[in-house]
Amino acid sequence: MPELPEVEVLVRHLQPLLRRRTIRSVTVFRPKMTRPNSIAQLKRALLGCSFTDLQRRGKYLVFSLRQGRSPKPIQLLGHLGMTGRFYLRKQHLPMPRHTAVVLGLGALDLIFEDTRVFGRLSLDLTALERLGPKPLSPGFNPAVFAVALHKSAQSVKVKLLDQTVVAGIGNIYASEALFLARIAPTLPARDLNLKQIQALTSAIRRVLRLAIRRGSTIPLDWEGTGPRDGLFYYGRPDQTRTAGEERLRVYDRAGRPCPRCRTSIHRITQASRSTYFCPNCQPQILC
DNA sequence: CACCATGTTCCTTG
DNA sequence: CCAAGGAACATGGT
Repeated sequence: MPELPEVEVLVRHLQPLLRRRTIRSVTVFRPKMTRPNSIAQLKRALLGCSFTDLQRRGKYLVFSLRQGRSPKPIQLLGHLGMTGRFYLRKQHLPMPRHTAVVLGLGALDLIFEDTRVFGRLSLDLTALERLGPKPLSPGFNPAVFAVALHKSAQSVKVKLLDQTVVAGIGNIYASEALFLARIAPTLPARDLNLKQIQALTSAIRRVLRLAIRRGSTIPLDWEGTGPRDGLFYYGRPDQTRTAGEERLRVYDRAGRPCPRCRTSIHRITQASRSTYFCPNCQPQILC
């Protein structure tokens, strides 16, 4: 689920469904995921509140609520970690195996499920302060990006995962953006020239926008009863597609042909995480 | 058993 | 103080 496009699609899906609904119960199965808040703190803050809005910031979900007619807003921060999912479901059904938190909304429950327990749902919003510019806003541009990249000896791929540089890119779309920009992932961030920074800026925007658009066209199965559980990295599960229609051009495609030149895609490890690239289209040495 | 997995934070080292 | 690297978190798939 959890890079910017997946969170964006989830937020667009949930926002109109949550609006004006009131929280009537709060049940926490994984107390670690509400840290630094206790279960009691969450209940005290949320019981009786109604949702007024849901927004995305980077990979975070920002739920806005209001207690009765009180103008004082309450905000709740969600993060999906690696395997988290939010979805609405009829109440009184048996809880799924990895249910972390359930907000009872009357006829429906908002279920927060997370197998690996890396996700978060709390009243602590401070994580948002550390986020860099929004990649799809004018605040993210080659000049701003260049400043962030300029002083770092770290590889450009690792820099793309740094949420203070730009907020929302994860391991999959980092490889995808570098492929589109034809930049080698191992290039030290400070060595990118202006042209490359411009190319990467637009590649990031293009990759994220495209993923949102494609994700929005897929009939999502947020309750997780289907074959893909509402994930959309790998295309529509039900429909056959040709190689040229693959959503991801390089990620998880080691040994398969580059969609541009047919060279075999390579996989390397950077900062303990996999990177995929085409050694021909993304050469280490400038020509 | 081994290794891998869409993420963030904390701790250590230099 | 900062940058960079690695472990930790917890579980499941191959």
